[in-house]
Amino acid sequence: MIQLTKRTEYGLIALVHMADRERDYVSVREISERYLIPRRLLAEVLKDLCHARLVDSQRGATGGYTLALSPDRLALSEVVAALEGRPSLTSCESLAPAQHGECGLEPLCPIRSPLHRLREGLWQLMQRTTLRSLLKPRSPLTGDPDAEPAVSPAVLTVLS
Amino acid sequence: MIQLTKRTEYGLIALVHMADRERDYVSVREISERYLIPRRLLAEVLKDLCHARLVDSQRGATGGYTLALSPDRLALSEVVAALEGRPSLTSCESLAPAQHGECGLEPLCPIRSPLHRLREGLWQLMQRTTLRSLLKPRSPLTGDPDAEPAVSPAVLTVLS
DNA sequence: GGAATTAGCACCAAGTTAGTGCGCTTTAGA
DNA sequence: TCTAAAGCGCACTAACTTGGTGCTAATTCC
Repeated sequence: MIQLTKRTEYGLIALVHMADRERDYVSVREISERYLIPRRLLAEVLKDLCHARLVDSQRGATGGYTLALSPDRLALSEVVAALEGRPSLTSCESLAPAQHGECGLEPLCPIRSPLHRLREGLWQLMQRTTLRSLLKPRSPLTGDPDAEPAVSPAVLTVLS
Repeated sequence: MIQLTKRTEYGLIALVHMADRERDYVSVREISERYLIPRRLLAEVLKDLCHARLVDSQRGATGGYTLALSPDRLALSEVVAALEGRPSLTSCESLAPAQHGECGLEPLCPIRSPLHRLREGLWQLMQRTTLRSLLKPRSPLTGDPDAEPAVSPAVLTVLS
């Protein structure tokens, strides 16, 4: 299936919210109540993002989480990688980490290499989608909302 | 998760094989034995592709399946749509088919619209990936294997 | 008629994901 | 110093999705 998990969705919502709150430490409770996200699940997600060094945590009474990187430097690909692993598109890739360079269906899995390229394209899409571009229309930080497209066209030429 | 299903993988392999066999009707058995794919499952897949009008079927003793379209006209997106539905990326999209234009998390699902754009980008990628480009290196039909890139860069500018 | 094929449907098993329980540690503030 | 609020960590359950199978037609060639 080609779909982000709930965990990733929740993580992105939380990251956008944290970006709005600038450098404050914001609690899991605040986010979960605001967006009606199960609190314990969101806590797991933010913990993982913390392990991946995308957010910083502060324990204790007034603790919470805050962005570890500027929204300009935080790519969607990093969030996805942290919360669901780097996508593999085909199953053989995830099982056979480039041994012969072939999957179980010996010399003739005819779709492998072009699909690999497609995956790379998707990955580039995600690498070029920054947290900044996710919050563009509403962020007080952005002077010109339309100055920066969510995905830069130029990069995608690597696909060819 | 961002990954094609086995069904889609099997379907693509079968389509590539059928492209090689030109206009012959090729049986499920032949493909399943050649690529070691479970026969009954492949049969289900090809049945679905037939319903989607991507292949034609012939019943009876010497029956089988054959491509209904030229490999140049058969896009990866159609295969994916037929076998696993058009991808939605976020869960709310698949549940709320554009009513208010909002998901359950009322006015403030902050990630919806930019992610929507990303999905469109992915979809364009798949629309531009033809069956022809999947069989390029081995197809006897293609004079110049490198003449046509798997994904045309130009199209992707629509993303911006 | 018999063998090989697609068609259709229901079903099962395994894996993944969403979500929860529970107890611990850390910290600010009364 | 106590307490409440927060993060930390792990295990666990329930629901859903996916991969795969069984069985029984209907069709067509020899």
